[in-house]
Amino acid sequence: MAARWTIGRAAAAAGCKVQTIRYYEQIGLLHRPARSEGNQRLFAHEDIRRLAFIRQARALGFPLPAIRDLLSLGDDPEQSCEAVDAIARTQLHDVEQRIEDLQALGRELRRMVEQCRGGRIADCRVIEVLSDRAPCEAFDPAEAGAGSP
Amino acid sequence: MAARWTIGRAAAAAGCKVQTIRYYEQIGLLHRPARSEGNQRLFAHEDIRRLAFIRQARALGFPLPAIRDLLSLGDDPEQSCEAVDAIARTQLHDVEQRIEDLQALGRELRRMVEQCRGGRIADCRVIEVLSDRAPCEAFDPAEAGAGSP
DNA sequence: CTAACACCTACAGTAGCTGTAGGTTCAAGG
DNA sequence: CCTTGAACCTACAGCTACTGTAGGTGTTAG
Repeated sequence: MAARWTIGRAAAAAGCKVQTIRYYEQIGLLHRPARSEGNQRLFAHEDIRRLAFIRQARALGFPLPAIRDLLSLGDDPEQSCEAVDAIARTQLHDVEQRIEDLQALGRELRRMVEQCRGGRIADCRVIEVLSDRAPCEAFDPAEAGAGSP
Repeated sequence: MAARWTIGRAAAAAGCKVQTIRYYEQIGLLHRPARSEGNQRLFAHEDIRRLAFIRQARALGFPLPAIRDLLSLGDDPEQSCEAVDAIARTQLHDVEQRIEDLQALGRELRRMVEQCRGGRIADCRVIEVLSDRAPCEAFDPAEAGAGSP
């Protein structure tokens, strides 16, 4: 007996919204499932597995185009997994880059809030830091953007 | 003599696109600047300072609503900077949280790619990890989502 | 049989820009 | 003075990955 899932149960199992599933179908990540007589979607195990794969990959931050690639690679189990590996490494690299960027940001922010001594806004280090390097002092409007290439 | 900046020079000085400036004006972050006879925007120093403030804050990851608050607080230099401090601390907290999330992600991804030995896709750890925990095995569609609250 | 709920389509909105189309203004060179 | 090309103008569509809403239909428990 081939069990069939309604979209609501599929969403509950996958931990996402009903609309998200319809969206995945719309953009072609999920195949169009069977329909009931009353036109409601009926998902098979295979659809649910595919959905779970997508959600796992999303939870690891993979963008949808990468997931699309992973899915089509997964359909070809005898191929080399080099391409799969490359996608995963790209994702890892992206994540590491974003961590570095955020850490630099965090350092700046921490410096800012640590220097705040809670006085008037006129003396606030936070506002001061953000106001720093206003380009009015650095550029003359008459020549800005006309520098040597 | 009050120097006036065209939008292109303002964008070059602030390190953003011309459209971004128009967008900030449209959503009310920047005041509507003066116009030339030919209807082109002419920015004063004050506008440029405000734009630079916004860009600095954006570079530190502050969301636009927070920047809006910072700007209106900055207009009132005698007030306590408590509110400013709170916004900055919230932003710092957000950044730290995102770093933690990404680090957890990064650990998972690293485990995944390190286990890949470059064979066939059928044996690929990456695909395997992503395929894990398909809810078909955990749930029966007849009762999924009908668990106790 | 009916009430409540799940489902359907279609579309608008989120954040923060960015790109495009189709037209006007400006500054410099001839 | 005239032309050329860059820079400007408005208005709107598009990006990611969903999420929410309106207005209607299907399903199921009591």
